[in-house]
Amino acid sequence: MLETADHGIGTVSSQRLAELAGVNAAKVRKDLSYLGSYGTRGVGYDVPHLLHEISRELGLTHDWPVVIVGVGNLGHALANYQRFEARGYRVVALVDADPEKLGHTVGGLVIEPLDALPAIARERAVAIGIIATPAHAAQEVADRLVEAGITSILNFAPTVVAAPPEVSLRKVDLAIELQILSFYQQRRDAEPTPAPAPVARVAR
Amino acid sequence: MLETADHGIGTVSSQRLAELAGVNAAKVRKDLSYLGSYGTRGVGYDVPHLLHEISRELGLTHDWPVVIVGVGNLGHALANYQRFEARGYRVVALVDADPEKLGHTVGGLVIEPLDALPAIARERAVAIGIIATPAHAAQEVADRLVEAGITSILNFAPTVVAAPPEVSLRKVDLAIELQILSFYQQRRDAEPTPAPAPVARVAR
DNA sequence: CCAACTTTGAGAATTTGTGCACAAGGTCGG
DNA sequence: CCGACCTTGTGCACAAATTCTCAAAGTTGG
Repeated sequence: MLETADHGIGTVSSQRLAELAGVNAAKVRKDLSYLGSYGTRGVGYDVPHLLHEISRELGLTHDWPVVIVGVGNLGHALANYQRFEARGYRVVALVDADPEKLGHTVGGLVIEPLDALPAIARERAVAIGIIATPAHAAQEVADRLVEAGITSILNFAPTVVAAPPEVSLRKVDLAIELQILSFYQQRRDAEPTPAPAPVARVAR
Repeated sequence: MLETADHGIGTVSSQRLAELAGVNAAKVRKDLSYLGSYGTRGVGYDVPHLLHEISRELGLTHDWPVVIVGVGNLGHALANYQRFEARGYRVVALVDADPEKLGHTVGGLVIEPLDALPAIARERAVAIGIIATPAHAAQEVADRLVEAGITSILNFAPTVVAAPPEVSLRKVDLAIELQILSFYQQRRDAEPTPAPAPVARVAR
């Protein structure tokens, strides 16, 4: 209750963390115990130290060079997304297949051709490739990224792409979050049965 | 093995679905049983029917009007994201606080001022509000959306925003997926112990 | 230095999730 | 109309995750 202003500026208890995260205190302690025993009984966890250990375990102390393929609206947005830089993800190259776009500058980076991928990956030690192209180009781009030796790929294109098993590939579908929201909304609309919530207004 | 070309154009077994999804067949059946008993023993599930039941349960048979607040790079990208339309999410309005942007057209929609939110929400029966503004404006926008009577909010801004408990609020952090990828990458780099995989090249 | 209080770390108990196995229902060729 | 075969739906067992509980370690004030 005294927050950081009082007895210990730099410590926090599992109890407090649990409240902030909306989970059980025991779970917080169990999860943190994975990192090792960094808490002090009767005191709590040293915040700066905890932050450092978490960052290290998560790989946030590294610098991860990223290449973005496809500089349309989404590629633009990602290239300028501040949070990437803040967490050690450095966009080191922008690539696009459209000859019209080559040479243009976005966020301080010149757009380069797809054929330059192998050289870019090698010279700039690219760790992660982001696919931000239209659906029809995604597989081709994925193949190129793999050929260039990139082993982690994040796919924003609205299609499923295949990659060899030794490559980590994740897909981001922006519509899924909308589906989750509308799923809950539908449930709220359908069940005014449970007494408490007098929902303000209903869409449709 | 015969796919849709042969005996039953419109049915699929839990076995096949499990292969496609990379999970256990029993799990598929258990999950689908949640919808009711729509399978036929000895045959499988009727694909069109199954699709319909899933869509209905997920709320995909509805039309969900969406308003996007903040028409920067990300707002642009979202306004043009094809997959939204394909799943019943119809962007019915674009809103921005910047007077410079008002009146401009993006993807067939005119950018409107923040003050127009209540009227837009009411007249176009908006079900979901998307926040695509910079971090500093996110809370203000969330408040406005709530005031306008919108009960489902999707936040793309890189900050945590608060909303009343009766409002569904979800946050999309594009950097989290990168963190997951780099976490795995770090593990692969650290443990060349397990015999099989001779990883091609290693970043950093 | 002690007594009252706090908080971690970990074993035990409980809940939740996943996979297996099989009876029941249904198809198909003859 | 029958027998061989296929696939669902579900009970059961096991595995994993979460929560409960408490001894041990540490702090603080006098």
